[in-house]
Amino acid sequence: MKENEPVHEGGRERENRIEKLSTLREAGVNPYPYRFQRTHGVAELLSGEDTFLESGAETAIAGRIMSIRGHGHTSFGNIKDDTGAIQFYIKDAEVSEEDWKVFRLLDVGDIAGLWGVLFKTRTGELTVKVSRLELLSKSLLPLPEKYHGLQDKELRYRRRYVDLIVNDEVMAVFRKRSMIIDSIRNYLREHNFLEVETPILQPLYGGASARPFVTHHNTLDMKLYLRIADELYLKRLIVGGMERVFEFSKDFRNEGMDRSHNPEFTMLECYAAYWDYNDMMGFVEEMYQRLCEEVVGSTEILYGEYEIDLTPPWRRLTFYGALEEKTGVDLRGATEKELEKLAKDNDIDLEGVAGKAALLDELFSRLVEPGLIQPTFIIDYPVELSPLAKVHRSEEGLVERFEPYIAGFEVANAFSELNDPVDQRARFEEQVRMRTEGADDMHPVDEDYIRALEYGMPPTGGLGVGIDRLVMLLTNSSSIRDVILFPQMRPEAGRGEK
RNA sequence: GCACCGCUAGCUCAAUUGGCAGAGCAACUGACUCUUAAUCAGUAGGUUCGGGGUUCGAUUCCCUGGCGGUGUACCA
Repeated sequence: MKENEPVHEGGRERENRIEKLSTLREAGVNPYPYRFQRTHGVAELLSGEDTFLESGAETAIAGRIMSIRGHGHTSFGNIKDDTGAIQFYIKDAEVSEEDWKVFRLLDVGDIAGLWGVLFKTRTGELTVKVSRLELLSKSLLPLPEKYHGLQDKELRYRRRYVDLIVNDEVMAVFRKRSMIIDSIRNYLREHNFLEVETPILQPLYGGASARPFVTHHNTLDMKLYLRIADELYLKRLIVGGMERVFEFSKDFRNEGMDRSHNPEFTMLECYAAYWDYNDMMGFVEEMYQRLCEEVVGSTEILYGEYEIDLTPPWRRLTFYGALEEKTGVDLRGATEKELEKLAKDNDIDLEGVAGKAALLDELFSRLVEPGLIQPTFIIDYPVELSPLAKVHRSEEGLVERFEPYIAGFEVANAFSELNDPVDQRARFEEQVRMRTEGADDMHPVDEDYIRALEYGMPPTGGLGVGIDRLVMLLTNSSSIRDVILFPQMRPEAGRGEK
């Protein structure tokens, strides 16, 4: 295919419809008019059935024609809007000659406006008896088959617009996604959190351990990174005196893609001055409880084969405690050698895993994570794994950090934020040292962030929640692509550049 | 990145051992005044993902490339 050649598909059917366009235009009908005055949404008609039947009032609805069943002088069909679908009935003798002509040129997939009164058919179905109609937008490409719909996953992701038209459950997932974000936003606002926006294009990336996307600013002639997290900016705001802040942040990580990773994804981060991680744990439990009640209607949810009960309080287990539960060994004093042996005994492949911290992390994700089905807070992580968390107030070598796990995956990450600028510098430098030893995704030192800390940051509790995974959990979706409207795809053949 | 599976009409899917590429829906023509996966009669629709090979003959077997799915690796 040549570049910039328009994509023509739909074959004969598309040509038929283009033919209909000119027939309509010749008859003085604009197939793409400018507006339509609706009186009701379909859902209003369905729920107000009795009133409409009694009053005989005329209504005007608009939407997409989903089916047409012709019977010579009459026709039945279905029309669907944002709120629902309803049957319509049209009879040649009851509309103008012009309208009947337009109707005969109507195809499934067209957008139309209908005027009419409601009645019930012999089989008891609420139906709009059309008195007038207007074509509002002619569609040229045919919709997928009415019974099986659109099944092909590739087409569903690439043409999400078609997926949304024909697969109602997809629409439902994304409505729920919106409700989830609303619910969280309301919860945070009620607790006096301020919603802010921080840079997506950053001269220095940080706040997480991941490889960034790199871009270039022409005028400034400098490298910029797409953010991998907004953490360091939000904490600068805490320094500035905004005591409670949050941001729904689109983050970007230049790494592999799979069922739970998309290169761009949504993370909620929030920070509260004068809180520690214990305060944040209670806050998270309450947030999830409320979210479930508002969105699912219950704190008991179904995810795949699991029945999950999110009623607080959730189980709390320390990082080392959880490992000890699985291995029978307290690993706090374990040497690298002992950890390696333990991994080998459990058939864990250690390729690419170097250092004590990485070993512990590997053991944890192999042995413990898969078993964390019911909501569980894992708390008190080794300091090496957490360069932005504050050291534990009583336990040597640990930080005050927690991660809630549900259905075997991590759904959030939180800590008592490190606000000691000297310690923070040391941790950054340690990360840089580890980077030179081979880990290529550790933090560069952010001097300005340390400077901010030197002005003084109050004790602060911070939280990050992966919104996409949360939506997966609450919509029982097995792939992140099913909760992102336009998931990342390779370009179709002949499009895009290398 | 690696492994396995898939790609056939607009959509959903068939095609026996390698032997004329098919069905349903959608479309088109006609019939039909309460149907609803409407029905009935007829018509048309194909680069079998691309390229190469084996063969008298390839949707089918082999090689290669593309895209997707699943798993795995990477990803606090």
